[in-house]
Amino acid sequence: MSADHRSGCPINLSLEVLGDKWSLLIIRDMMFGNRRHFRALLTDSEEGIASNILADRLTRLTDLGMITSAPDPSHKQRILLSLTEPAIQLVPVLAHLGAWGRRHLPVTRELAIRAELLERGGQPLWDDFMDELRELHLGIARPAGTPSVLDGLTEAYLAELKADRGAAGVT
Amino acid sequence: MSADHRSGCPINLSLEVLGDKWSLLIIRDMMFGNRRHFRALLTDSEEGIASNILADRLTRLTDLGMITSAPDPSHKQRILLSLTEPAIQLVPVLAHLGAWGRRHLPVTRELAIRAELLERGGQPLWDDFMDELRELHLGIARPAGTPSVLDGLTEAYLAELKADRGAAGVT
DNA sequence: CCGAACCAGTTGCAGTTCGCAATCGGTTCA
DNA sequence: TGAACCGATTGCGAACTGCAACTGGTTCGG
Repeated sequence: MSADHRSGCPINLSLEVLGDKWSLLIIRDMMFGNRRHFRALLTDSEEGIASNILADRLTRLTDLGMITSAPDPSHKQRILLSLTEPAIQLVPVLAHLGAWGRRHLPVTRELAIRAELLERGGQPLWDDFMDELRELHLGIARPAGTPSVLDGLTEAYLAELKADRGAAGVT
Repeated sequence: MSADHRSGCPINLSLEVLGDKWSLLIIRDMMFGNRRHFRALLTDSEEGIASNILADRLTRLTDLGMITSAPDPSHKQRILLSLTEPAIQLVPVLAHLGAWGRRHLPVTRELAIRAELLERGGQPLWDDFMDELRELHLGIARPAGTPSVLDGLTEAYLAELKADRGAAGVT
């Protein structure tokens, strides 16, 4: 045993870990944006997280066992962040949450395409994606021949971005 | 258009609605505990929400279109709270979130049984449950003959409670 | 018909967290 | 060698949180 929880309800405990405005966004960016260190999360953040809050959440998520950090061999001062297995298993939660938001909230088209593909792919796609994340973050090789889900999502996003800029007229 | 959002990402927008420690717990209690007015949510809350925070979240969730309130015909001063269709469609999200918490966090056995049943039942059970919620909260009759998912979950919870007390010895 | 319990909140207050901007000391790159 | 980059830290005002007491009205039991 460890901490003082408000209750032993699974949903409550999940919210104690993830129930704030930033933690899931950080995990989302590590998952779908493949951002693996502090600066990448800070400056490429769509929502503009502050550096102190990012630092706080990273240590918090590390303490909770959702991410791990290790020195990056290529850059001496860079720290490589990785998702742990529990965090990788959030893929279905994020997929459903994205699907729900896409259906009921004023999403931007180019930012919604990934949620749409993820919803359409369903559990089989999520499984492939989790295998890919295990390879990227845990070093566990995935079955040969499976195409990259991350590449597919990213390509669709970029295509949507281009189409959108084309339709609207670039500045 | 309406408000100033941090970004148009579906996950971000969902978190702007649900990304705090209490909103989803209130929806959970309305869904699975069938609590339909202020006092019920306040005093039967497993986690002990404060009255001012409950009041704040209820108006907030109402403004966001997640719940509606109406005078209760039986009790003149009582206000009946109902989930809206978007809130009802959170069932899969809550099911996955509960399943994840059950797998990775120190849940209590009697509070985990509902998450377990919900996970085992999968999408078909969630569909039945959403139909039942539409009947309870929106007044839309569900297909005849379908058994109550809510009753099933509640019975399993109570049975687990009893078994637990039996095993541990009642005080 | 009267008092107790119940109803949905509100108020005041202290402590914590949030978001922002500036900054830090060290590292890498040109 | 100097500029850019690295993961943070600090200071500050504003916003949010949690707690306890309280309000004005309603219902229920005897």
